[in-house]
Amino acid sequence: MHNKSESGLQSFIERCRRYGLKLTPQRIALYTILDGVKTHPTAKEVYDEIVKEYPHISIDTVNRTLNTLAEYGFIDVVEGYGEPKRFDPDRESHHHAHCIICGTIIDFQNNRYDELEIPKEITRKFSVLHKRVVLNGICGDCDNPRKS
Amino acid sequence: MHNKSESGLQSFIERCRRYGLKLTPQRIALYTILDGVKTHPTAKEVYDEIVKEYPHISIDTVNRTLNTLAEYGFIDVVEGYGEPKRFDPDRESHHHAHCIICGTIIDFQNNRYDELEIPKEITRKFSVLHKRVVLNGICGDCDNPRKS
DNA sequence: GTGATTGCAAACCTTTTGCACGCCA
DNA sequence: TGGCGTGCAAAAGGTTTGCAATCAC
Repeated sequence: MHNKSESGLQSFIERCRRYGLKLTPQRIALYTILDGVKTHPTAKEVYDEIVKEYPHISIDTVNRTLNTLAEYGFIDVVEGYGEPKRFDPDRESHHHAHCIICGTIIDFQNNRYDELEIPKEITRKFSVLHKRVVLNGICGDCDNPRKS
Repeated sequence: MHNKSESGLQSFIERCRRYGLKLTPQRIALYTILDGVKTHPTAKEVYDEIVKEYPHISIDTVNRTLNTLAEYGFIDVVEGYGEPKRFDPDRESHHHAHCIICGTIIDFQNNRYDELEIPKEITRKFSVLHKRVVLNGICGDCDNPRKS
């Protein structure tokens, strides 16, 4: 599908130009880290990755940039249950299964879910921008009695 | 459906006994406030309500009790996007529409959503306890240009 | 009686904000 | 050059934790 390549970076650069966002090294670095990521990292996790290559960056910039990227639709903020905010660089339609024990989020695709109709009672009073099925339960690892 | 009555309180008391949870006045007060609530209050909002009738209670107790009630399945923690934790006393199956501007959550019922099948690829590695369709978009109030 | 629960205070953690400097366009 | 973006520090906000006193069972 999407490969971690210049094509991605190119379109990122173009979109930044279009939106009037300046192309700072920090933003490029952040984009590079996030491109292709299929997990749902917190700001801290992104920061820990990015300092390896860019030791001067601050956690504040990571926070601010993640918020900016989310605001402009480059990434999503994922639904959570009180733990630190998680971001999702994968903007293709997918659904989530949350483990209530360890907090892991499993992504999955499902055409039937994608095609769900929105009830008229909702469309009458609400403009839907995004739709997702969210499952909660216990993942294989946590279900396994071997692992405490 | 459910009415704010002794029957609710009775079953609350019975369940507490069954679980070995002590019936403190704070817990009763919290239960009474939450019974029948159809919104998704934060701990602070619950606290603000409860101090009116129970001026001595502390926000810590409200937080702890809400967590306990959630842990034992009396209430749910609802999905959010970084703002303070929200609780949902309504445990009947329903779905959520989140306004990305004001944060309001609109509840709605939908049989088709309730009956969604879980893909086998998920059930193989994940025990589903709860299922919800989450919509994100803009609510009527925020869509209205009159209101800023 | 005794163990769970409460209230208070402090700690903790994450996220936001103010501000001066520096860099991109 | 002008203004946005960054880094630092501080503030803010929410939630958790430790502990002694209290209360439910």
